[in-house]
Amino acid sequence: MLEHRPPDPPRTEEELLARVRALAGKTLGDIARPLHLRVPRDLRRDKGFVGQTLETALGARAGSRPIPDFWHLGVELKTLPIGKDGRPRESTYVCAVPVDALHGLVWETSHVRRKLARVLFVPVEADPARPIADRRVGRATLWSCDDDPERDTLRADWEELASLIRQGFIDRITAHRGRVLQIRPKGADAHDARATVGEDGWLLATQPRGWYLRAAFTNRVLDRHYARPAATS
DNA sequence: TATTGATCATGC
DNA sequence: GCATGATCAATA
Repeated sequence: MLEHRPPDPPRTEEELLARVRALAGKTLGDIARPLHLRVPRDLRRDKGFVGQTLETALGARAGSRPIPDFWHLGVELKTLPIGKDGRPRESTYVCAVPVDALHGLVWETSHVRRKLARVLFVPVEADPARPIADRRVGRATLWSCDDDPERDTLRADWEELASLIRQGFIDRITAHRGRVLQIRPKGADAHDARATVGEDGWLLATQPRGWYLRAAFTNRVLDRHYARPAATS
């Protein structure tokens, strides 16, 4: 291959899908090498390595900006770490919970629904026993939350959690709530703090939180995809 | 052992 | 400081 620099962003959805199909079966080492990306020994200090490598390989340019990875296509890229059992090992971060700016939001206009409008899920082997460079990329699926059979559950979870936050109960929310969508801490550490409005209406400090899709849910997304006839080849 | 809560690196 | 990319590691 003469590819020694990151590709330009894909111009069309078809181009993006063709690129991601071409990655299926390759290892992270195969993908990182021509991009001159060093593969870390473990992910403890490089937790974003897999996602960032796939972004680069596919031509995403969003970086850490709050826009979709493929802005012009309206597509968000998410890698799914797949265990030996073939199921996602981890939940999937969606976006930050606007702990102090949820007023006036409904599901239709929520950040969660917008972020999940079109997601390209790319499964990647994540057996801890396998060296990172040897982990293979699987077949991707382009998914839309509005088309998912569990979309009503997604909405119901969002509405329940958003309602609790509006009522000032954010500090009473744990990751146990929500059947498919949950809220968990998402910050530098447990001492990270942001302002919010408490039960009594006063400002108080709380941990920053994020919306996450449960691993059991993304597992069902993959199941449904692979149960279908193969996409046009 | 599945899940929750904590944590890490980087860019702007 | 906040958003991006997530996985780690203690706990239930």
